[in-house]
Amino acid sequence: MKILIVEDEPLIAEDIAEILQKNEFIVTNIAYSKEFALSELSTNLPDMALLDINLNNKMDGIEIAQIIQANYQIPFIFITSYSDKNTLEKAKLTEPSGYIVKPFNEASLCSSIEIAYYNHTQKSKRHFPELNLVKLNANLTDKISDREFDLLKLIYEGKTNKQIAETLFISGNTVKKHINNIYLKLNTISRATTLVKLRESMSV
Amino acid sequence: MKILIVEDEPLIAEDIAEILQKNEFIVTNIAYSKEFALSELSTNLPDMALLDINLNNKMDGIEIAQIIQANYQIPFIFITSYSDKNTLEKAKLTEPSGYIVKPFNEASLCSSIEIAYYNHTQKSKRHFPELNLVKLNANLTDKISDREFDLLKLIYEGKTNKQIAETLFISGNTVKKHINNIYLKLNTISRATTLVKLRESMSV
DNA sequence: TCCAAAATTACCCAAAAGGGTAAGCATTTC
DNA sequence: GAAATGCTTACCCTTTTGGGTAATTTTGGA
Repeated sequence: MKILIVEDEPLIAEDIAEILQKNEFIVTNIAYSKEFALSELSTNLPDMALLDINLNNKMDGIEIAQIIQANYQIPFIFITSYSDKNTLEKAKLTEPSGYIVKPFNEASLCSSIEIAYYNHTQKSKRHFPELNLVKLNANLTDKISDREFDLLKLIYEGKTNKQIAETLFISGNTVKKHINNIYLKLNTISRATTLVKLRESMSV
Repeated sequence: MKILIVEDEPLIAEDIAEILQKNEFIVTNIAYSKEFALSELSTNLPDMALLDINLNNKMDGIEIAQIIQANYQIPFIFITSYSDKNTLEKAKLTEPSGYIVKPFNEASLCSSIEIAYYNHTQKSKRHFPELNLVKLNANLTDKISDREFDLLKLIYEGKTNKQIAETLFISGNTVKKHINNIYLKLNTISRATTLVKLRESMSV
């Protein structure tokens, strides 16, 4: 796993790098500033980033986190001591994959990285707009026939009636009929309310 | 915050309890066995549980985690040393709110608990159909104005144009205009595709 | 104060979605 | 074999939604 370290204190950075390399992680680079971190991200994207929250006494780490969150799909961990509440609050909002609290030891560092990476891959799985029967409430799926579920999956992906008809090789009228039945069974009145219901059923 | 400690080594348990009490946490009890932990959970539910993965050389901690996950809505943290991969793998499956890696210090223990508790409350919020700006990709929200976001939230809840108009005290024409602009900015073509995009943006 | 952006409204038109009824087949079940 | 269920299609009509243009008002800064 390729890791980028963003840390302004050379001693700590070197320390982390050494530990990581000993444990079969690859350290792509050590960035001592926000600017260098960003250029490194854009030219040589790692699998994960370790970010010191307080870079050169500014909250640059959080800014980097926001940029990663918006533009790259890699997990990041904050390196932090027991910071003040405000900073911690802002850090939390970036939804980091984990935290490493200073002082840390070899075991906790490696564990944290592995766990964070695992969590991130789990989260990424949610990306795919694949409706999973298992995830739905039983009383929702019980009512719905197999065919209707085919339709429901396509609705879930945002398809129009026309697209659904083409996908399933059935007439537009049939699509409408099925969708009508789905609404009756789920007690919804539209695609939108159906999508809301699915979202809620799945996030239990 | 009321915390239950499940740890079979009295020294460690006492150590943790002491630290917690010094930091304004309330330790409801210390459970040295699975059985006692379960009875404590059912009679005196805490706000959070700290679970040693290896209880009396068995993986009882994981079992407790599974039971908490299935029956109680409280967050739990694993207390662990660098365990073997199999155990760690199983522990991850219970989706704990965090890990505390031994040896830990006061700061890391308290940080971990606070962060884990925060994460858990965030997760719970996903139940409710509330759209959170912070959770959206920056490049999505940057484009959207405050007012448009008001509309987006209502779309997110499955409201019709009419309902939105009544909620925001604006004309149906205005609603349509705003929604049109939202589609342009998000590069979507309908409520359904917008809901899909929101879903995907939020699960990053 | 003045400009620019955002918010509001209206209007027109077209496409999409939704509700209800009816009916022909294929299957499974009793 | 009859009944029930599910899948398919068609047709009707209504409502909702979406796209585009234009114009006015509000609002927030510069």
